[in-house]
Amino acid sequence: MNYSEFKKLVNLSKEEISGQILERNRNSIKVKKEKKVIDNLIRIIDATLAICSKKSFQAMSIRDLSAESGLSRGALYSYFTNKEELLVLIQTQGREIAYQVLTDQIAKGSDPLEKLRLAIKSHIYLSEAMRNWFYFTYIEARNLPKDEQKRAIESELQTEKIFIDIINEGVKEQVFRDDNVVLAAAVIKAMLQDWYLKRWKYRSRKVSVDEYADFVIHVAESILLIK
Amino acid sequence: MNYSEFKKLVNLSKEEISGQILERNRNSIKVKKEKKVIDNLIRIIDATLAICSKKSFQAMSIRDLSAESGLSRGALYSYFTNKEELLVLIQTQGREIAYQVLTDQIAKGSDPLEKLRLAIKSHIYLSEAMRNWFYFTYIEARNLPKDEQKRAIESELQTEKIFIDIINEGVKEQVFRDDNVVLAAAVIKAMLQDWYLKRWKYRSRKVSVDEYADFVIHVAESILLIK
DNA sequence: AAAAAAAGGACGGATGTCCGTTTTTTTCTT
DNA sequence: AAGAAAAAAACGGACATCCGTCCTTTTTTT
Repeated sequence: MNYSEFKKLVNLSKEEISGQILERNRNSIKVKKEKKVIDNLIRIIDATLAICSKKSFQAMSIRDLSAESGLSRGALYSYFTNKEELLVLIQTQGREIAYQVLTDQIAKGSDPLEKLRLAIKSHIYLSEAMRNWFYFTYIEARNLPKDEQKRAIESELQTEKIFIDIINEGVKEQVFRDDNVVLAAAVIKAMLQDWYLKRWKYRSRKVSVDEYADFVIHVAESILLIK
Repeated sequence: MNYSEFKKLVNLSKEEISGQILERNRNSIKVKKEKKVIDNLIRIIDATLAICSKKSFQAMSIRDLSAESGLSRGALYSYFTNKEELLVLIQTQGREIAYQVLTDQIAKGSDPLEKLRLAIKSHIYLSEAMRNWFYFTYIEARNLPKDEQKRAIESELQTEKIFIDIINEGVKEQVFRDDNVVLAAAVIKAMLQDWYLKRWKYRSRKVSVDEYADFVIHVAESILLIK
């Protein structure tokens, strides 16, 4: 699997994503017609991610968002009850998508090594396809309210657990070394994150997403595979 | 070298750091007595980093800073001309310290492998000793004014270049593999950053700084060393 | 007593949010 | 099918609050 195959494989329509958001937030969304809600959620989220790729969520005013999305301030407040809720809404959905896609893809692997490769590739490819979303989810997590911060942390650990489980499975089957599994998973995760946190760097160096994914797999195998 | 040896070796007194800041910002600091300036700069920076480990710099008001530092709002403005300058001041100094310590330590190594180990250890140990500072420098870089953002990017590339140079030296001496040097340096850097970006994770798992540094060295050697 | 430093009131501007009004869409009636 | 009535959605002015910064006054130090 390479990136262009991944994109065809994983169908991430904006309508579908906003549909999920609507389901999760029916009670705080005051507009009734589904089509209208989904259209406007797409505009709102696109606008938020666009603005927040340049400045922080806190620095983005509702007036900024109104200008970028083309909805009035009053209209915006029909889709969330306050600014913080908008942050929570996008973050929650971002984590959900990442988890869904990751577990879906891994399920296709039949042995630990294949699963590991799938996990690495699909995480990097997904963060490439949704770079603004991933960046936002990472960088704005600290501005979440306390209880939502806890959820973000749990999600991070959950993702890491996916890698830990794959590695442990490989240890049991004697394809991977039984050597600091938890740290191995942690540094793999760190490498995955670097792709969307430092995209400017890789882009300016003309490192393609496929090249990066292959390299991370190479590193992971160097640590894990029994010689 | 382990962490406690590093701390004795590298003498990072707050007075010294604030002294350097004073030198760099003599024209914008209105207070004349050096001792007073240094004392208060320490209080201001300590307070800023403490507050910003909990919320963003933008979310920190001058009133917050006043309360935490014990200086009045008016007094604060004797040490910087505006809030943004305070951000720039801390960031600049943070990058400076990191670069100084890193190059100082590396110079002690006599061969590429030793230099690589020294570079990894000193970066991780330094980020451990100054975790709030490193976290702040990383996370608030995006809120810098445009030209200072450029400086931050240059600094990041410069640090990475240190690793690239070490690896290239090793390639020439045929101790390291000649295989994607730039990406190797990039992922090493990503692992270094994870230590201060995700300290809560490593702490809760009781991973010590020495253990983490050794593991990163182990990974780096797995990628680089000729078998 | 003079100089230096700190204090904190005041001000203009920006922000999140509310809510009465206007516009658009849908439904109903003829 | 057309137009009126009702419902839904969007609008944007207004308000209270908070913030950065300035500047005069007070306190501390020399």
